[in-house]
Amino acid sequence: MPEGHTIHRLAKDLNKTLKPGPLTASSPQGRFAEGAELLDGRELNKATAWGKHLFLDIDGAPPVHIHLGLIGKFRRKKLDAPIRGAIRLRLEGPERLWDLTGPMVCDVVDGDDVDRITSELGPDPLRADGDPDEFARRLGRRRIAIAAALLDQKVIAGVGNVYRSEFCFLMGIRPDLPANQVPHDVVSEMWDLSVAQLTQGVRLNRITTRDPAEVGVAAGRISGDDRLYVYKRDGRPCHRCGDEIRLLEIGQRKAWFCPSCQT
DNA sequence: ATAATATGGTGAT
DNA sequence: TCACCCTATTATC
Repeated sequence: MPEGHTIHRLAKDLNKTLKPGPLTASSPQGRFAEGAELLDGRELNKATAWGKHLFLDIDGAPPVHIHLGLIGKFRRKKLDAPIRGAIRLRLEGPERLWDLTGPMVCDVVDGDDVDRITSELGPDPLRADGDPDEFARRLGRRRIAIAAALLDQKVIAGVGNVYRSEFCFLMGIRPDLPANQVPHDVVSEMWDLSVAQLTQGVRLNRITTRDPAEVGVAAGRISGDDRLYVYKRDGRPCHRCGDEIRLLEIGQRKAWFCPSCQT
């Protein structure tokens, strides 16, 4: 489930449920045992998200860098939840605990590492310092397909495979259009779109790109196949025009689009 | 029981 | 371009 919205929502929820008070940290699976030991009994200062990266600032301990990758999950559970599955890190707070499974990265790092990792990222539409002009500059330099550029975390941090197809649909451009040929006004709108969409993603804790008014329901009440316009909908009719959604392979990942709505 | 898949990313070839 | 890493869930035999 992890695109940028997931990580920013996680940071918020961790800050809300793991403070105040000392944490109990453990690595039931064992692969983060040494790291967990450094965190155990200490207090969370702040969890922070940068794109798809999550950093834990824990008082008196080195920074923890977490990246969920494709399959990682950080699940909130009740305090009496049994140990099930390969739990890399369990953090127990005053009222809730969190179990981390399958992360691509879960490491103890240092401040320089944090700076290096974050400085290599493009602007993050969910951060106050996310700069639309920087996005336009980085996008305009690329000749690769726009859908490939949107996945590049140096171009824009936090966008993943669902958002990239949905953004191209919403902007009415084909995913294989070279990034440097995207008109300036579209680039500018695309940034605003990413801010609005990822912000909504954080609020709903899931990706819902469709306009509820178009579906005919109240905001946040969209369900099932109605949430997205094109993602994973190849062979099915476009929600807007009824034409058949198509599938392309762009940048070693699948990208979906409507041949009529995106020209 | 085994395979395929998943909203991600790296490093070798 | 490919192999690979991490894990859970669903699909197929």
